[in-house]
Amino acid sequence: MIGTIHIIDDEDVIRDALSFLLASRGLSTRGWDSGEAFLDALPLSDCACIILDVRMGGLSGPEVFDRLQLAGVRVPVIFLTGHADVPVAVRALKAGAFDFIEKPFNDNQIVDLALTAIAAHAQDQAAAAARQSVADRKATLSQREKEVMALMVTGALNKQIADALGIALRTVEVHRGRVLAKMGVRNAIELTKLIADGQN
Amino acid sequence: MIGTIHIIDDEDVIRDALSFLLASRGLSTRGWDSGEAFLDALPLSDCACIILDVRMGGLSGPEVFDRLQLAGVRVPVIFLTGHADVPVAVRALKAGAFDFIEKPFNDNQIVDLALTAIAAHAQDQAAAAARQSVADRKATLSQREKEVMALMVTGALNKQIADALGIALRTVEVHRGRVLAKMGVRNAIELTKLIADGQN
DNA sequence: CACGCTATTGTGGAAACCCGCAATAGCGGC
DNA sequence: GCCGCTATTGCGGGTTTCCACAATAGCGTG
Repeated sequence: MIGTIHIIDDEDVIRDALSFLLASRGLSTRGWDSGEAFLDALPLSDCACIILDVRMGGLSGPEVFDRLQLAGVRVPVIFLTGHADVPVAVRALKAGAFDFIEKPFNDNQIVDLALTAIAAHAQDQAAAAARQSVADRKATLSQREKEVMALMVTGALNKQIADALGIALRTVEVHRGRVLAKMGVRNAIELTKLIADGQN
Repeated sequence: MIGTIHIIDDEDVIRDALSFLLASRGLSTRGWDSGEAFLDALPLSDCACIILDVRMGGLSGPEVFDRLQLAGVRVPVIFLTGHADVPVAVRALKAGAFDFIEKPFNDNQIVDLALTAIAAHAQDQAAAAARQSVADRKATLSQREKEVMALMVTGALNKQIADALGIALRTVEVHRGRVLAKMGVRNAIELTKLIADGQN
C-alpha cells in the first residue's frame, strides 16, 4: 500500500486521461473536480501525492496549495498548467511545490514524476513517524524531567544541572535515569542525537 | 564588506541599468558581458550574489549555472529572462537557483531579491565556515583518534571501544582526551552535536 | 483520612570517567 | 644514532555516573 495519487482538475478529460495513464502503470488514483471538493474531503489518510491544475473554476491551484500548507498537509504537489506563467511557477516552487509542468505533458515524464513524488512522500512519512515517536515519548516526561533533559543535551554535569534547577544532585540522577528510560536510550549521547535530529 | 553582485548579461543596457539601480541603493556590483568571461575570472572572493541572464550569445544562463555548480561555487543565483519559459524556470529552481524573474523587472523587487540573496549567502558562508572549522580540527586527528571518535559519538563506553579496537582501556582514555582537546569541546555530548551538525 | 502517584533527598557502593606521571615501542627524517 | 611524533600501557587517585534501598512531602481521588 503506497498511497493514492489525488488528481484535482476541473476538466474531466484531463482527470480521466491522467487516471488511466497512472492506473495503467499500477498506481492508485482518485479524481476531484474542484479544489473545494478536495479540501472538504480532508483529511485523507491515503494521500501520497497531489496533481493539481493551476487554472480552475473556483479556487485556483495555488490557492488550494496555500490552504493545504495552512492545514499542515505535507504531501508532494505536482502543478499542471496550460498557460506559460513563469511567476506562478516560480512562486509555487519557492513555496515548496514538488514540480510544475506544462500541458500537454509527456506521459512517461509525469509517471516518473509521480513515482519520485511518492518515494519522497514515503521518506517524509518515515522521518515524520520517527519525529512523532520521539515527540510521543517526550510527552510522557514530567515537567521536571523535561527540564533536566534540556540541560543534559547541553553536556552539563549532573552537579551543574542540580545547581541550575536548585535541586539536589541525587534528584537530578533520578530524573536523568527516568529520562533515559522513557526516551528508550542507553545514555546521554544517544539522547542528544535523538533530540538533535528532531530539530532539523 | 558584504560582497559584490555580479551581473552576467550580454546586453549592455541591462547590465548598466542594473548596476546603476543597485549602486544607487548602496550595493557593490560588477558586470560581465558573457558567461565565459565570468567563468574565466573564477574564483572571485567577493562574489555574494549573481544575476544571470538566461538567453545569451555563447553559454546560456543555465549552462553557466551548471558549470558554477560543478565548480563548487555556492552563491545565490537570480535568473533573469526575457522570454516566458516555464520548463527552464522550473529546472533552474529545482537545481537550486535562488529566484527566476522576468524582464522587465520591478526595480524594488530586484533590489529586495538581491538583498535577501546576499543575506542568504552570508548565512551560508557562516555555516560553511563552521563546517570547515570542524573539518579542519578533524584533520588534525590521527587515524586512531578518528576511530575512537567514531565510536565515542555512538555512545559506546570506553571499555567497549577498547574491546572493539583491541587496545587497552587506558589507551582509549588517552585518545578520548586528545580528541576532545583537539576538537575543542568539553565532553562527548558537545562532540556529538558538532559531528552530527556537520553531517547535515 | 487512607491510598496512589510523583517529586524530592540521603546513604552507600559498584562502575565508569578523567587525568597526571611515567615508561616502552615503532617509524620517518636529519 | 638522535629527535619528534604517535601509539600503547600501567598506576594511582579524584570526579562522576548509576542504582538499589529507604524515607519525607505534596496532591488529587474516593
